[in-house]
Amino acid sequence: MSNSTTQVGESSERKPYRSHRERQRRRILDAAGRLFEEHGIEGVTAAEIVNAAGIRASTFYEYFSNKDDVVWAIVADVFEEGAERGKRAMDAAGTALAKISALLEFMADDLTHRPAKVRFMAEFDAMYARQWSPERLLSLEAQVSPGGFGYFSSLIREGIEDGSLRPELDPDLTMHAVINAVIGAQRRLASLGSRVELEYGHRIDRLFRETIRVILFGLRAT
Amino acid sequence: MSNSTTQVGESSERKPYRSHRERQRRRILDAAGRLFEEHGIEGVTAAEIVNAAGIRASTFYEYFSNKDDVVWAIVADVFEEGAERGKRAMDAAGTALAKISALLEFMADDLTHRPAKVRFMAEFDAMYARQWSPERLLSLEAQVSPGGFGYFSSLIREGIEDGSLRPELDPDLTMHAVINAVIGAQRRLASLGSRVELEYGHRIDRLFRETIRVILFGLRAT
DNA sequence: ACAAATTCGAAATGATAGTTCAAATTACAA
DNA sequence: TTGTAATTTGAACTATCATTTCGAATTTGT
Repeated sequence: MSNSTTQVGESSERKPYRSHRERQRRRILDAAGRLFEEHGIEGVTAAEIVNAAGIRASTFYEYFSNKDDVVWAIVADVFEEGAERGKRAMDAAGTALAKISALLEFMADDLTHRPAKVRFMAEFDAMYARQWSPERLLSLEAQVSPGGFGYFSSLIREGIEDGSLRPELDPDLTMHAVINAVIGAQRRLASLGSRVELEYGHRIDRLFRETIRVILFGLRAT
Repeated sequence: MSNSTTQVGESSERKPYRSHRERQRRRILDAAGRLFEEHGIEGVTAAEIVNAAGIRASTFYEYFSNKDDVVWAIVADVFEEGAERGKRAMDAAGTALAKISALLEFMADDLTHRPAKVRFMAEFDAMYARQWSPERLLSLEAQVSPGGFGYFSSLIREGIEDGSLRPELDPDLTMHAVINAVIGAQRRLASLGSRVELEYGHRIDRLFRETIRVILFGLRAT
């Protein structure tokens, strides 16, 4: 509630300037998204967003109540799009192990091809974590995956049954532990970027893929 | 260079108010550290640090050139202390696998007993990542572990030789991938805290220990 | 108790975020 | 094409915060 995300459904509502407003809104989000990716969330002022969007401050505040509001809206978009693409990647795979593998591979691709987006999410996690109300988190999550994370646990269960995964795994616990670790690794690599390459001596995607390899080894039945 | 960290060595320098200055410095760092842990780095103003330290703003700027300077100094302390304790934990263990296991266990303990510190480091990583010059990173790292991270790779090599680790592992790559993943997982759990517990349905230390378990499975020889 | 170092007080500067509202402009339906 | 409702603008305004300045007062080590 009190959210600023677009109302879907109700296509028959005919608020007069609806489509115009949505275009403007997107204009602002796109401009802000580009700036955030380049300079980091903290490195961008409201005035810069306003300029980049080609509007005046007073207009900006017609659409968003502040900078954070913009950040949240972008996060919702990124979430939604990520969930969608992730799901598609998993659908292509057959067995449970293959699905899990495909999901992790999808995350590796994201790190390779859209590091700035991943870095943005990392910054968001760290900075906004303490402002997340549980409701806000749940509403975001629900919006993204109606089944929740339960789907992932069932994957492990499935994998144990078909003999591709270690039988002693605790489906719920393991899947969540793995997802958290993989997201954590991915975002850390994205935010530290070249610093971590310097420190560790390997390209970040190489490091990430090795992480995946070790984890899959840890899940796979012997 | 241009660093604000304490000059060590040269114990014969007899700057008159040296010990007093160090006490004051520590006073400020302690006050700031407590505030950062409670409210997050962004949630603390310079004025609040000044008040908590019981001094005036003008005095504060005698010791630090700005808030970031304070943050960096605290990070250096946390690094140093963490490295020290981590080393001690590993020394107690015998085999390579046991050492690695002890290191990961040490990180789990940190997450359990000092989540606020870990959260602080997570926030730092995300916010200051793009301001890290490679020199600054290397100097911090050198200060912390003179051997660098090379020590960790040699651990894997050792484990392969004594047959406790998978022989096909690439020592350098694997160790760095694992360290990154574990730090990433630990910090993400610390920064999301109760949010992730709500989402995943498990306590964060439980999730973290499961992560470790899977990773160790992935490293261990069959 | 003296000189040097440190702290204080208090005011000033300069960014930045956010707000407000009357006037001008624009979009759309009839 | 036009009337009107919605939107945008301009410009001024408030508030918060970081940081600086410097002479006076205080504290420290010897």
